[in-house]
Amino acid sequence: MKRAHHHGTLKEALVLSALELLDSEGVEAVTIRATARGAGVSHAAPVNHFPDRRALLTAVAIHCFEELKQKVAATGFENEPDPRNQIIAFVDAFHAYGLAKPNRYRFMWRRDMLDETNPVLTGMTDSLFDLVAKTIAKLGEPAGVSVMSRVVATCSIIHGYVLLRIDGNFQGFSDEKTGQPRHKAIIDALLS
Amino acid sequence: MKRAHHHGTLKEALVLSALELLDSEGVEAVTIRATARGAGVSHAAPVNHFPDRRALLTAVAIHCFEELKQKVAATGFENEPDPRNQIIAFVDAFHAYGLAKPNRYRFMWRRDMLDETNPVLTGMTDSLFDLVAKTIAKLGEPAGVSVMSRVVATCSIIHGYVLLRIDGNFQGFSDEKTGQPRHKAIIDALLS
DNA sequence: CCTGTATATTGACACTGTCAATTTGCAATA
DNA sequence: TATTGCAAATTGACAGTGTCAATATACAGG
Repeated sequence: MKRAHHHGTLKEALVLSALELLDSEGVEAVTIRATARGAGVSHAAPVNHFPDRRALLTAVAIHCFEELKQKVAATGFENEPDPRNQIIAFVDAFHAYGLAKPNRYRFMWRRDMLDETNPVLTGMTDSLFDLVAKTIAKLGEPAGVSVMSRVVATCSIIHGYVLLRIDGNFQGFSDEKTGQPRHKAIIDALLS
Repeated sequence: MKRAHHHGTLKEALVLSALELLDSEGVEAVTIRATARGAGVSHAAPVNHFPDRRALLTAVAIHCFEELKQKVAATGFENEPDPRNQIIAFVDAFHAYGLAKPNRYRFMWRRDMLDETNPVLTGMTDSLFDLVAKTIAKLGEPAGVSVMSRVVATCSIIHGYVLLRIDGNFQGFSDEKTGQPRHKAIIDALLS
């Protein structure tokens, strides 16, 4: 049964088409027209589901955050009793996702490209942040450094490390060539 | 004396025009044609100085890195004897530059938009990295964490913190509202 | 069966990067 | 000085983009 109109699941098909473009050619290639071509519809069909390119990209980012959240859960984060190991598992998931899908990871934090007023999107980033905050809080307050500062430091170091590593900024380092990441070492350095 | 052709200093004029567009409307607005308009020349004039948009953006990024490097030097980084205070001064310069010129800071690390083979550009990022590495090395090697991992951790935390703060990801925090940054606290947390 | 509404199509507009062909100005050389 | 050559800037064109308006289609509810 072919249906010339009323695709039925065009919204999901557009997100999948956009993800293909994102993975293969980067976010610049995710244009409305190219996404529509990939889904086999006309160049103006997406407007019914996404009012503009930003809305399309926001839907793609939400998809990516769902993936990443699932990857964090898959590490057994919940069952790990030691907060330090929890954080390391958290970075592990981020790092693995970033290396496996670099274009997705790079893109999903590009707030300048996304609709920051979208409650689903902000809800996902907030919940990820809260996960870190609650874990760090379990460590208690060490001398001279507030818990909140430690949370900020942890979020900064995770995001900065993964981004810099994806972009190849650490390629000149000896043990980076082996592909062996050093996120355990930098978390040890921070949460000694 | 008006010169219809042979502008003379068009290359510099184009970079300045591009910086204006970057500051006011973001990197997306830095198009070849808009930059040419700002410099008062025809839309194809820039091709003689920059073969494509990437080359123009790379020249803009080099300008920004020179600014940032100068800001680091202006903190009295060289004369500070304590390595920890040197790092804090370093973050101070980054943070101040990032808040003063958010679009420039966000843009200058966007390697996907720049010509990574440009030796001037890579030279500037390398020298900034070396500055951190040499400072951290002066701290000696603490128990369980290699110097190199500490360098990676420091670069990650600096870049991640400034980026997350520029993008307003820490706005919900109590002492962030005051505008008082916490980079001293996070560096203390890392280099305790 | 008819009508309304959501969905998709076609067509158009202004904008972009980039290329080719052309014109202009300056400088060095005969 | 005159000419020749080169660098710089011009105009014009092309395909591709986001976005809007007008149109056609298909399905659901009365």
